[in-house]
Amino acid sequence: MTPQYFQVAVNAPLSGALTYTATQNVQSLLSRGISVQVPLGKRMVSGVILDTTNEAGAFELKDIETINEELPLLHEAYLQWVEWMAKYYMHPIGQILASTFPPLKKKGRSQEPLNSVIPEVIPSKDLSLTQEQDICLQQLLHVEQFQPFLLHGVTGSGKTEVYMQLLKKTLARGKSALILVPEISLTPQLIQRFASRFKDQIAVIHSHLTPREKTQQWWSVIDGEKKILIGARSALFCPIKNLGVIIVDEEHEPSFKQEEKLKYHARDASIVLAKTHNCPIVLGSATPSLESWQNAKAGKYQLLQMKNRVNDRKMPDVEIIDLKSKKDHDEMPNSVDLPFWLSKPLYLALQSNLENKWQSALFLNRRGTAQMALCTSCGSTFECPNCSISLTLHGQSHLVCHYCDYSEKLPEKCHHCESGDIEKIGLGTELVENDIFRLFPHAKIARADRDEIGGRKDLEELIENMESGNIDILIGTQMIAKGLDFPKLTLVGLVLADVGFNLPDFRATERSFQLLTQVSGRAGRHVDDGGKVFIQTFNPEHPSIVYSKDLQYELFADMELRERQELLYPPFGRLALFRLIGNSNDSVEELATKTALRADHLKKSYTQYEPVQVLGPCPAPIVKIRNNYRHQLLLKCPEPSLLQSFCYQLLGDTKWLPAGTKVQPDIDPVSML
DNA sequence: AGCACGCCGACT
DNA sequence: GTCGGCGTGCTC
Repeated sequence: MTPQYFQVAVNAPLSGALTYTATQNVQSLLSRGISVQVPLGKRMVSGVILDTTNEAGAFELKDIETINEELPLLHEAYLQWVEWMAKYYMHPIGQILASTFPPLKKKGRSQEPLNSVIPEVIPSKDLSLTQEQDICLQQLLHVEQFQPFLLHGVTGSGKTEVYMQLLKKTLARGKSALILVPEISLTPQLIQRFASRFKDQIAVIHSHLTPREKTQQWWSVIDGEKKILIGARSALFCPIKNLGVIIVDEEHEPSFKQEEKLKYHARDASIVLAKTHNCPIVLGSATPSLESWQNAKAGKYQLLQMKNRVNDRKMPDVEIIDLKSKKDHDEMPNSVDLPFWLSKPLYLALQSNLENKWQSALFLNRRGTAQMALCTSCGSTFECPNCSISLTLHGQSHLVCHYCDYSEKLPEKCHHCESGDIEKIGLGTELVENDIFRLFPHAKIARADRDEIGGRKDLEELIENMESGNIDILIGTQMIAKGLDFPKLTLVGLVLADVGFNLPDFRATERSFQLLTQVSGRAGRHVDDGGKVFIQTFNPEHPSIVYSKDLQYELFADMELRERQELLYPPFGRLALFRLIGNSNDSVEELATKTALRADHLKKSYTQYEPVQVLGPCPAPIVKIRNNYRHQLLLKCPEPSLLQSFCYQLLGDTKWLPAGTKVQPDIDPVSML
């Protein structure tokens, strides 16, 4: 007997699927994975059939209207992944499925090549591998089933070449491949590199494509015309068939976490996609996330390491400059007046690099414009007594914890040394540029930050100017700290490493270490001596500085892991953040009270929830955004499945929500703001 | 998300 | 008296 009822995931914010019937003539054509149009209320919406059953609900059922003939049948591995995504991230499944399809109708015959997406290139051949590269590649080549690998390779160790030779083998096996990179590194440089090896086999998907381009690229993958898809995190939603390998480059990048709507982590989602496709997955980084490092240590991921740069090039020489003692020995000749942020050694290095016609770059963390407070004589910053994370300066003198709502007044004198003056530091790239212009009036200077680089075009122009030697000194934010590779860049200065230290985030130290390492990695990639890096700081003893000097990732990671374990932060504890949103201060406070009560009730009623820690609720760091009032509740628990069931019970059927409020779950939050 | 229903202010 | 503001609630 043919099934009579169909579970359809419709494009609406509904947690589950809805039941529909179908007329006799279409019934036989329907199965799991088919796209359909169905009536919902007074309109037609698209949906995907998830299941066929013989059981009717208590509803008066409607007929499925039509089959979306144009759209492909979604395959089982992809559907299982979408089902996991919806459940794990607590997001309506119909909306996830709706986002997999391209924005426009498929074009007919006239498929003129889109030069803007895939550039014209000169073909290139495999490079010969170093022994380290070859060992890693061989390990990767003999696995065809699901197996995560963590490829830990220092900057300049040639991870991309390993990826490319792995891809070649994957294509030879008749399989497809997915490569995810952070949006920021998806430059024409990178696409060219892959395209020169695999020319017409590459498709690219990222959020800056036009609807027309995205539709064209999507279909080129679905039709099997292209076997390699390179993209930002959104490329995961292209239901690519026959996956033979997934590569996630720069896996530690926080930008893999989507912060709106479906709040997924592309790296974690990729692992599950590899699992449903039963294929290997490679996570690559010079500074792996502690989550991945711990998984490798625990044997869940296989660890592959490359500790040397290619062509016997040295790692850069890193020099730490203590800005606290800078005044003591900075006697400058010729009445050169150095700005407060520039030390003598860095100034002299910039000068000589300029004379020798090499390029230099100065980095400043974007958040450098934000105010921070530190003691100028001992360098200490301010920590929350409850949470062991830094306090944030609000206004002129109010120190606040973004996790537990603890607050204190900014003291006049430093607690530690009782002598130092507390200084509030605000420093931006613009100020740096002005000072450099004054000190080196004949140098060609360029600035790269959010104000100067608006889109893809600006970045491409900047890259060209660096490559052609039109820039002597580049001043920028993290924007240029990642992935870029300039042959003549031999000197890198990190103006103020401290900026990242006191962010209100348990990952602040990890982020700083990663930034320092990535920034250092820009220097001297094409010269034998490895180039020179200066890190200026008020905290030369800070672990992220100490370990980054000798690029000792493992020592840093193990030290930081011990800290995390003590406080049960990830990867040892899992986090879930509930954002509580209301249209007035009263309504959100009522919501916060009710949520707290429900959490309390759950813990009291079910003893198995004893390991779930409930932190807050408290007002969010930014209490009001676009007239929405925000509070938040943080849950912490060592056992992921326990945390998940707690989350579902806490949210319940949402009928308990006060008028004008809503709750947005953020599983494995990366930013608490 | 849409789309309707519903209950209060300024208009022909 | 109604036109329409958008707050609230439901969609198989």
